[in-house]
Amino acid sequence: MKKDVDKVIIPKPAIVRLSTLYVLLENLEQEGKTKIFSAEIGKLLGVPSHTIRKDISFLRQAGTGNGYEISILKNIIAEYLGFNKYKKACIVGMGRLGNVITTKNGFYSNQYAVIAGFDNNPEKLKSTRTDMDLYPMAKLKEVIERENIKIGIITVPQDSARKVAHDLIDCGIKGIINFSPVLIEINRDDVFIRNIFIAGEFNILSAFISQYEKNKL
Amino acid sequence: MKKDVDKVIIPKPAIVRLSTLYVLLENLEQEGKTKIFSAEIGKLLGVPSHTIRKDISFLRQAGTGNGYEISILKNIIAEYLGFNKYKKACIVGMGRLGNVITTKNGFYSNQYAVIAGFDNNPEKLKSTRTDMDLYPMAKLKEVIERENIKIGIITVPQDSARKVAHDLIDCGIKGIINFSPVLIEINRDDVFIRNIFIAGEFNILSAFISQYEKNKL
DNA sequence: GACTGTGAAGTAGTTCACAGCA
DNA sequence: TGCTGTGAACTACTTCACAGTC
Repeated sequence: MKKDVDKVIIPKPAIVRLSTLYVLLENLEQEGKTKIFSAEIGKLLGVPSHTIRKDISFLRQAGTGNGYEISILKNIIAEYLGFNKYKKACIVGMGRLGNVITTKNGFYSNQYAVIAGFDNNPEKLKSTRTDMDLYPMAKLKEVIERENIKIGIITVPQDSARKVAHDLIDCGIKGIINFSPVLIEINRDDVFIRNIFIAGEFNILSAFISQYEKNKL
Repeated sequence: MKKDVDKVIIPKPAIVRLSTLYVLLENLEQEGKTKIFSAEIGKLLGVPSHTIRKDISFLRQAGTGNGYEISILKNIIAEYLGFNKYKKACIVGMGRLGNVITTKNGFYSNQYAVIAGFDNNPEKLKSTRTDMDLYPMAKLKEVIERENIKIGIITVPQDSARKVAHDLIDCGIKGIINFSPVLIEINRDDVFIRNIFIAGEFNILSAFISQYEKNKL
């Protein structure tokens, strides 16, 4: 039933939903659930069921016509979206936020591992209690290349964020999660960045609420 | 030059971009910059210049034909998107993440204030060092209504996140920033939620990288 | 009978291209 | 001349509706 799929381009929003769905399925599986319907997924993701079915249909090999087997669906998504290729990540900036992100249970799903932390401050390298290896910034290139790390997390202060991002890219990093309150400009299409821009979130909510009030009238 | 604008519906992605642009303009203004061009904004936001011009044109009152005066543009965006209406926020869950978010400088722009923190654990209410007022969960409704808070942040563990979200909505909260690794289902169109779903971000990057590699071939 | 899968239709968002303004 | 502003053209995404499957 597997069809020729390699030329199908999945819309970016669909990729985002499927990536999230994957984590959802992981959680449900851990709770002991084995089967799920598109309507149920839709409710959990806050999206209509036909959107879910369409998203899954881009993968061209999921269905049995009667709900989805969670473990199978999970594997299809992981395989198709390439979740098993880039498991290792590193983090730059071992301040309080860096600490929380790398230790707080459940923040990154169990298929990813943040295996290396970097900081300029030798004090922080000593005082941080963690399972991962800690290095000074000077080791960035060496470690990233040796471990073949493709994903980097930025938790440094505002003024150095841009430089760190470009350093990471120079070292071969292809995906960045940026927590610093700075927008990072990237001029190449082979590097992807996700800005977790908390100040902006307040504004976005404020705007949505306000638009809603306005259009209601 | 102000035109009738109240019926124009701004696309959601444009609202998101403009909200982010606002924070960017705040930063640039602090650095002493007073004027900017659409091409420059585009570079900083990672978006083509015509998208920026189009976004700004939805506001129907920005331009002089020769770049933008930062302070004026800022005010127009803030006024049009209603940034000055909902300044107060509260946070539920005073664990480590809650602490980092409410104290780390620069995380929320200076027009918003997280004025109240809630937690179930009386220990945490005592031990947390912060400027905001701390309360037990039982005070949720009282405080939110008294202070007329419309935005809530969720930093509680996974298992209580959904309940907290619905409690917040029952108390009149209209916008939620959810940091817990749980997707929250909301069945009403007057409440907006932004999920900061870190585990999902890894998958999203992984998928983008992998799609890129695949399509390159 | 109840669900999925998916082309086709419809809608939303983006890009173009050029008129208008400083 | 070099920028913005914006309808119009285009593209991407979502929704529909129903045939196919278990």
